[in-house]
Amino acid sequence: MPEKLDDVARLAGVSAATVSRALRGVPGVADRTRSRVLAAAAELGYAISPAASSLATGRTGTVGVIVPYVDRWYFSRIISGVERVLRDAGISLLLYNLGDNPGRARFFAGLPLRRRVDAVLVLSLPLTEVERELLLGLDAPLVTIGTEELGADSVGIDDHGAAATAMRHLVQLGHREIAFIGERDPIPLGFTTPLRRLAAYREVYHQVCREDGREPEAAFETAGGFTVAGGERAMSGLLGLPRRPTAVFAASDEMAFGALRTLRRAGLRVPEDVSVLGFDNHDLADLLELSTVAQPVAELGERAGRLLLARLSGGKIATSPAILGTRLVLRGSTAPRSPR
Amino acid sequence: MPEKLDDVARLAGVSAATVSRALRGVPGVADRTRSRVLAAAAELGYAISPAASSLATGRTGTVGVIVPYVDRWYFSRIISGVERVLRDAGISLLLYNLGDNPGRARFFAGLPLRRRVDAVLVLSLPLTEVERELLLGLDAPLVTIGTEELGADSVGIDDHGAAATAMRHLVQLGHREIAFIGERDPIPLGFTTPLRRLAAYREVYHQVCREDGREPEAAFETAGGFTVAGGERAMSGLLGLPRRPTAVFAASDEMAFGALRTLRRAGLRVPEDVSVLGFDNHDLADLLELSTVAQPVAELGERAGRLLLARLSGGKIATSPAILGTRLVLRGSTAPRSPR
DNA sequence: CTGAAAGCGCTAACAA
DNA sequence: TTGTTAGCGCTTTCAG
Repeated sequence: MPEKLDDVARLAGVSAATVSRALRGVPGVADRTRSRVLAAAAELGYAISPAASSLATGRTGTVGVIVPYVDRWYFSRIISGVERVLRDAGISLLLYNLGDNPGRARFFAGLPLRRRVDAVLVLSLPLTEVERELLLGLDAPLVTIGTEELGADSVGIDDHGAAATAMRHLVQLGHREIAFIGERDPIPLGFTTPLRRLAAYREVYHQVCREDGREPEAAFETAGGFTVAGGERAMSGLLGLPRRPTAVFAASDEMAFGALRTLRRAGLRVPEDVSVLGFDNHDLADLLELSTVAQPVAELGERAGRLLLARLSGGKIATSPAILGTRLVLRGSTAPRSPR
Repeated sequence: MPEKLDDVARLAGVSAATVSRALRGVPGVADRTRSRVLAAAAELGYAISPAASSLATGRTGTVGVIVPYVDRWYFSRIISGVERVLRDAGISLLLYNLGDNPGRARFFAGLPLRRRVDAVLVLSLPLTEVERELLLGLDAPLVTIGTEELGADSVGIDDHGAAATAMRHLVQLGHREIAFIGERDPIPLGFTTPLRRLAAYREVYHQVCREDGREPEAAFETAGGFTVAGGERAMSGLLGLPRRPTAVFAASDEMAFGALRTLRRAGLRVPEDVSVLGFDNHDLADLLELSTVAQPVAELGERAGRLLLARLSGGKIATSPAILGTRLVLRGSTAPRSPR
């Protein structure tokens, strides 16, 4: 394993420089020489030292991926997607999980990926101005998923539009009292996705209220922390309200799952008593008969991966955000509002 | 950003060697000197070049994690666990997803982590002898989760014991016709975990059959591919059998979820008509009222992470596998066998 | 098309 | 305690 370039050079009867050129496939090496070198390298089981190469070239063959969570469905799917395309291109993936706010602060203070990566991908994490500058200061291409940042390519979905479509579906079913389970300020890691979905909820719900000539119920906007447990709690709160919603729109399937559970425990039927609509099309949404907004999660990752590769090879690419499509998936958890 | 050690040295009025020592916190630097260096480094926003450092020391500050999947609950949880402890120790995590068998072959052929990592963690992936030698040839400490390999530290659970306990629970409930949903040869990526659970199933089930003086039903051993869809299919097959099981033990919760779904669609009640028992204690098992065997997934990852750190700092540690505890979690999907 | 030589930025002896 | 001097293994001019 401690083979070096010179060993290969000696065996092939050429200079180290030629071996380097041959191994990297750069033009300007005679075919015969190249194959001789390749044979020698294979014979020795030679593999290049990334550190030395990186020191000499400044490139690392590695991309840094910054995530707020790795063990949530949405994030693990995306990571899987980018990993696949990077791997196919021979790029390694360095994973950085922020963890929590102190962890995030530590990350940006230490910036452990500095000089370790050729490009950076940030998942669903709106950056502060300082953070963005720090990342751009790495002078490596920056790509984001789910957010848009100055100086970065981005891929995402139309959160607002998708959420509005979902809400309109509920309205068409006759629902007027619609609650929202999502997230409000202060937002854990600064996510804006929930806010965009909340905004769409509000627009549609408030419009309905205007039509009905009544005040929107502020307590219908609840926080579920994007977890099953949070969704459960939020739904419990809603059930305690004097005026109960007949439909609930959750900003993630996990929270919708929690809502389903609370409803079942409370002896309420879905969708007869309450309609529930989620967001994501989680693997288990189908199993739980949850109507939801499907977003192409793995594809977001792949798309971002390809963007990274394009930037790495210096490709001049469209800088406008790539917006992937979503679609409403109707299952058994939504139905026309039943007369009270 | 293009600061180098010498810049710091100049500013602090010392030599590069001293800066190097001070920055790494090695002993043998006067306190005053050290703080002067630190101040200079901070002023310049200096950060070490990992490539250069790595070239000089042979260490990379990075651990490679090899996984068969990243977007499955079990794996993403484990990754999250190791990542947390490595991060706290300032170690970066290079993620390698094998993908499929060709991907696996490519990985071991190219061995992209060669010279990129100081240690390697392998998740639930029994290695061929060749693969093991390749990995050990990296001469970096090797740790595995869920398998045991010569020359590697390992952490895992007692699959066989846990599965046997689960099976005995079903027997105690009066079940005699118990089916298994898991995996049989040929195994996708060579997993042995399913086999250990299968073996436990067989022991208990065959014992029951002996007691009853009848032949075990071979068709009760089904393959579910560790996915929800696979579990659904397996359960469908079981329902088509002339002699139907009254209880089903699935080697993973995901497969159990699929089984639940098939049963519900077939109009059968759980647990009245069929008991279902899973394995993992997936986040959603609670929601679906699934009885299951809980294993400390995140802790497996953390434990492995700590093992890696210990090996990296040259600690001589117990080489025997660390076995973490499991426990049966009884929910609503298992009940005494009802008279037919 | 190929080789020689000079780094890339840091660390590790060895001296002082 | 600090500085000097060689590398670590590869890439990249620049000659040839």
